[in-house]
Amino acid sequence: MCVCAWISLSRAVFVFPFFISFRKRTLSGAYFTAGSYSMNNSSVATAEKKETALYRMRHSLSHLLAAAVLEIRPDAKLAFGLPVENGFYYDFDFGDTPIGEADLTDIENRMNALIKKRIPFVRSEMPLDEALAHLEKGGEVYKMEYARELEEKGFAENGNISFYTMGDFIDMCEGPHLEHTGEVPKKSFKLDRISGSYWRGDETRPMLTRIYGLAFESGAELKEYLEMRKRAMERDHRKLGDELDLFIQDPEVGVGLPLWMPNGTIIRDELEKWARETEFLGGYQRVSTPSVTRKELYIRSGHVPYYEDSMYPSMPVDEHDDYYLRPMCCPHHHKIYASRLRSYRELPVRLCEYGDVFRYEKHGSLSGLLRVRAMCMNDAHIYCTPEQVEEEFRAVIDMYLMYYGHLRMGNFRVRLSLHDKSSDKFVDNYEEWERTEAIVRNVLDNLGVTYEEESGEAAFYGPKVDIQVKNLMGREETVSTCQLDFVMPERFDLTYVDAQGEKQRPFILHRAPLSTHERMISFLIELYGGAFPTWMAPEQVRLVPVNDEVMPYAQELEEKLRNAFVRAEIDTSSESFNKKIRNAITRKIPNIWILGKQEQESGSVTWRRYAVKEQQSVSFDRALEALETLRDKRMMDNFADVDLPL
RNA sequence: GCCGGUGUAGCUCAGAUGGUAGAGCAGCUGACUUGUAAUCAGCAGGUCGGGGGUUCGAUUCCCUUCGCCGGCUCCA
Repeated sequence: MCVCAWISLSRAVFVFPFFISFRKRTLSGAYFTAGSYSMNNSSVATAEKKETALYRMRHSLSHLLAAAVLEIRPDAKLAFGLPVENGFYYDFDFGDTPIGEADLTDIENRMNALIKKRIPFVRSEMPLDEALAHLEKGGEVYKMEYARELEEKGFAENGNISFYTMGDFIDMCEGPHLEHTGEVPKKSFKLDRISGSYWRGDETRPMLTRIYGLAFESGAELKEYLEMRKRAMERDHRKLGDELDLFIQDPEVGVGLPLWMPNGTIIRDELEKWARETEFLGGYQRVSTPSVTRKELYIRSGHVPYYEDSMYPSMPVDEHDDYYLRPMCCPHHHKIYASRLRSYRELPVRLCEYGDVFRYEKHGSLSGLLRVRAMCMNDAHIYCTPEQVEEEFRAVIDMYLMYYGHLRMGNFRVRLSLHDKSSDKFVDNYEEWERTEAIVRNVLDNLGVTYEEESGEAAFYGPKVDIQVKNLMGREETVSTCQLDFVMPERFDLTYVDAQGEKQRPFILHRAPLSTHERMISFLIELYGGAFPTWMAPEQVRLVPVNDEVMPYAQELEEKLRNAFVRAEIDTSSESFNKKIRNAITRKIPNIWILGKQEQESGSVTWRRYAVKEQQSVSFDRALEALETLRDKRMMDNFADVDLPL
């Protein structure tokens, strides 16, 4: 089976030629993005950016914000204020009297007044006890906590804590800052929104009020960013999902439980079909397993207790049995593997399933299709020998890159997600963590993939490689994941018999390259702006007759298309011709075939694509053939650089 | 779950400092039969998210609850 898989994978390369060129780009370490900006304003700027002028300006603006806030709310306590990707923020504790968005204009005006005064930023240092005394005088409990921590961890410079003074405002801060407030360019910043934020990001600590501001090097750039953000809203998958009848959500069904409309279901089906073919070529075997399962299984797997918080509460079925909606398919697949004795000769065993899974996400984190409570996952588990792990992992990553390349999802980064010793979210087995993390790191290094390591991001049962994608709003989510599991083989007593007749433990890879339908399609909708390639499009061809005279011709073609399994519709409305064209375009249908007297007489169609302006007249037979090629080769004809295969 | 915002016809939005609401698009009907992004006319659509309170009277004020949006936490 192993040899067979090799052949299959090289065939996969042949079938999807884009794979090779994409791989090269990735191997060179390029991190290419679709847009010039990301809209994320939550991630903290990295260390190497600290020296830039923009960083200093944003950092100084956060001080200006704090100073202005203290003018109207002298009792507010300061927490952290930092530069972020598109601006800055500052966290405050306003006690029992919250601040609202109506206050932002006032604060912004006060900041501008401070800017006009060209107040210098002056750095000073104090020993810890002096610093604490100073902070205590101002009631700055958060800063005091942090000052003590800096001292304990030895981060205080020469045992001193640094402060920056700007006029009457003094803040414990490591800098760097502008020389003076006047260096902030005119109209280059804007207070954006207010949100909550836990102190130190810990939900057991106080909820603070965070004020976000946008800031750029010039007023023009700020304006450009705001316009870009407005344009991006037009591509929001929730808006397009509604307009294109892809999916709905209904409070009576339940939040986070999307209902896929006929159009959206076609997109799911097409992805699923592609996955089936790819997995067949990759030597996978399909299985089907149930969505509800006894608690016992999840105790064995460790989902209870490690994952219980993210699961729907259990259902008591009778006095002895509790059932759960499954949050993952893995335990079921493990049971299939364990159902009989396995020989090393049949490894790797690759079991795949597009499986429905259910996770009880916190209400506030739900968002369109991006974060839901019921989802369908492109799941699979690969059971292999230790010797096969690297090769299998490599094949999985290759499959990811093929999918991403083909779908033109370029805006991603690879994250090596490691455990965190200080957290109880992970299975306690230091040696195995070290060992498996080294294996995964090695695979990535050998592939030449550029990646970033992050601890505390692993699955509870092992390290993983995640593909992180940012959506339009700059929200980054894990789309695909590949996990190396050293825990479940033990828990499920999974074995295989080796060449010596000895029982051995296999490794398990968990992988989901196409993510869940929900998350993957939410990204695709936004990436394509709702304009899908012919192979995925709910309606592949819109037949537009110029007048009723050609309706019989249109009906003849529609029937031929239907018999060729093409999703085509005739526009039979009594609208004007212009309106029919417009309707087809606003529905983002990839192909419009115009039928008039000329076309009828010559047995042809005039082909107008969504992606390109130029149109051409071709015989129906040729057009159908080209359409089938578009479909069967899954060509990305929603991009203008893809020509019709005529 | 927490913080801030928001909720008027299927969609996008008007509106009145408390006297039960309008437009465009979509829908339906009719006329028009059109060659590349909106033909014309008519009709129909809402107990102004739900519940409670204040009031002679609430969509408008207050409370509460639900949904949605942006964050935080969490995560595919």
